[in-house]
Amino acid sequence: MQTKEQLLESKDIRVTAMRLLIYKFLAQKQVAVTLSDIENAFEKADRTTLYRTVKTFEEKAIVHQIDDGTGITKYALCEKGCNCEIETDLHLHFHCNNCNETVCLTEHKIPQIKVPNGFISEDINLVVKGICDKCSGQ
Amino acid sequence: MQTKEQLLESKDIRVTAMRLLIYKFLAQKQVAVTLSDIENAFEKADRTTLYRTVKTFEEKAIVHQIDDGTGITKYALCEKGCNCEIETDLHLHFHCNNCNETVCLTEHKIPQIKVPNGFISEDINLVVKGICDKCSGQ
DNA sequence: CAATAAATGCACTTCCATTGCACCTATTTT
DNA sequence: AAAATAGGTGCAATGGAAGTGCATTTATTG
Ligand SMILES: [Mn+2]
Ligand SMILES: [Mn+2]
Ligand SMILES: [Zn+2]
Ligand SMILES: [Zn+2]
Repeated sequence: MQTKEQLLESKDIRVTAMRLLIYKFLAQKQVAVTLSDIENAFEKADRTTLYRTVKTFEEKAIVHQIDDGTGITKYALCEKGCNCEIETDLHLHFHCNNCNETVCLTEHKIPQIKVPNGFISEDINLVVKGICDKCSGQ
Repeated sequence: MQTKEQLLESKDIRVTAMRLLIYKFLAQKQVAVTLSDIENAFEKADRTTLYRTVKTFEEKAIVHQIDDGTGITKYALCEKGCNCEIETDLHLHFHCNNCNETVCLTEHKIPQIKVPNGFISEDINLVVKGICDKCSGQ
């Protein structure tokens, strides 16, 4: 088992106090977060630093971006061994219309989607909107 | 066969010169358009008018909004008899990474998507990204 | 024709994303 | 260890898209 520091280093990300904090924040979250969420959690830090940290995480593929249709970009840590880039490894996202939270359904891979002749599929974004398990009370 | 004027009236949309022009513009387009696209097509008209016209069209369900992940909202006319609101009638959208255009694949309905217990699906957005038929040269 | 309602235009605002540049901090080189 | 370099952080400013309040114009109704 590697420490969080080791994980960052293994991904070629220099470890700084800030980065470690942000990483831990993301790791502890069960839902996708916006930049504002991170801002609120780290009021002492500058917006830009948070922005660029998440960008770096994204480039180094330890975080993936989520467009859930709210117009605000959200982020979530990749699962270990996740291959976000590979089309066959894409999971779907669920956005709750009630609590407004978005979660990764990493167990739910996106099914094979047929496209018409001549079209070449490279990437798929599938977002289901509705009521989440916490809000449905079931 | 009804005229475009009659179609608008049947949907409870007052016919104005501007609305008719915008409707015709959308009808003639084979791809989803942004507000900027409409702006460029009607430079004499005010942005707000175009914005509110499209909003009206959307409310009256002759246009549907498309979030293709580019961060810019796009719009396209609904097919006749289309029921965008009904989950079973949702079609998928294709965004070309090459020409940057987005098209409705109205023939390609979104398949049934399983969500975990407790989650209730109300709406689905499915966008496939890749190379379109025009760009793939096939 | 007067009264009313709806559509349009202008100006302004908000919100998120992004960048340039200066400064600080860590790492590497001499 | 000191100097040089690269990378990280903070501040300020920008840009784009979306949305709103209000005045004016245009259409509808009685
Ligand atoms: Mn995810
Ligand atoms: Mn469509
Ligand atoms: Zn919820
Ligand atoms: Zn194309």
